[in-house]
Amino acid sequence: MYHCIMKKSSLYKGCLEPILLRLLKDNGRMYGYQMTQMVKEITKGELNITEGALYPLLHKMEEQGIVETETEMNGNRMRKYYSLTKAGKKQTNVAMDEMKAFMQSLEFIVNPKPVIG
Amino acid sequence: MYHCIMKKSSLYKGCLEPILLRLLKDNGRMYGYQMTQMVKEITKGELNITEGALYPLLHKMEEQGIVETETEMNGNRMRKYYSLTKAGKKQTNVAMDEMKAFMQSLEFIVNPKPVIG
DNA sequence: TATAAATACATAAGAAAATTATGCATAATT
DNA sequence: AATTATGCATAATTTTCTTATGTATTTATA
Repeated sequence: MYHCIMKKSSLYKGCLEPILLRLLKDNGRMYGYQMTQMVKEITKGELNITEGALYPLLHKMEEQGIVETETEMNGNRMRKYYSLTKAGKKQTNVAMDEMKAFMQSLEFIVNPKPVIG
Repeated sequence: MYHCIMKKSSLYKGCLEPILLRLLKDNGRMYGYQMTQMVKEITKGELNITEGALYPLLHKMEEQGIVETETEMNGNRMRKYYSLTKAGKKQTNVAMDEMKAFMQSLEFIVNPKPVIG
């Protein structure tokens, strides 16, 4: 019997860009497929980034100057490597602050501190 | 100078329903406006639920039998109270498990444990 | 006391951000 | 030989918000 807690994978709607920024900040230079695999691994299969969400977002981020790309050949197969630009690094810091605030807010709601008194 | 960390409030896309479920689980019976105020308070102004998101979602949840309503008059002003149905309570448990898994996944990504070795 | 802000609901139009489906191609596995 | 994994891309659709608008009562403020 296959077990998967998160059927509703849409919880991370809106968090994808900060997730990618974080990956790139930590790992320096990554290609798209690699990002999906790393997220799957880190989250033990919980978060599965779909290609239809990933690639258009990466393209948008490139247009906006947040990331820059280098295409390399791995044997006969192409890999398009993404890395943060200077502006992208700045924005990553902002995004991480936002994420932390957001996660704390979720924490407050999902695990409310009982009022003692 | 006004200070607000989370300019990008769209981070919680997809998390609104579980948030409402949690509120109703904890507080038993609430009306819409009350939910917005409570979330604002709990999150110290971080999460501001818009009415355009809230009311249609509540209506959908009622249609789906997750919540049921009672309308009461407070003076001359109407309040529509929402509470979890039996099915709603079941679903809340599922949603909370999903939320916890999701939050842990975010934690793994945003605060990765350094590999020691 | 007039005006604004807060309380309380509702809905429509539009935007944002996913999912799902499809397509192409190579490499590895069964 | 056929399937799965790797690796990219995009179009159509759906989900889920934001923004704007509308109505109405109560409270606070200038």
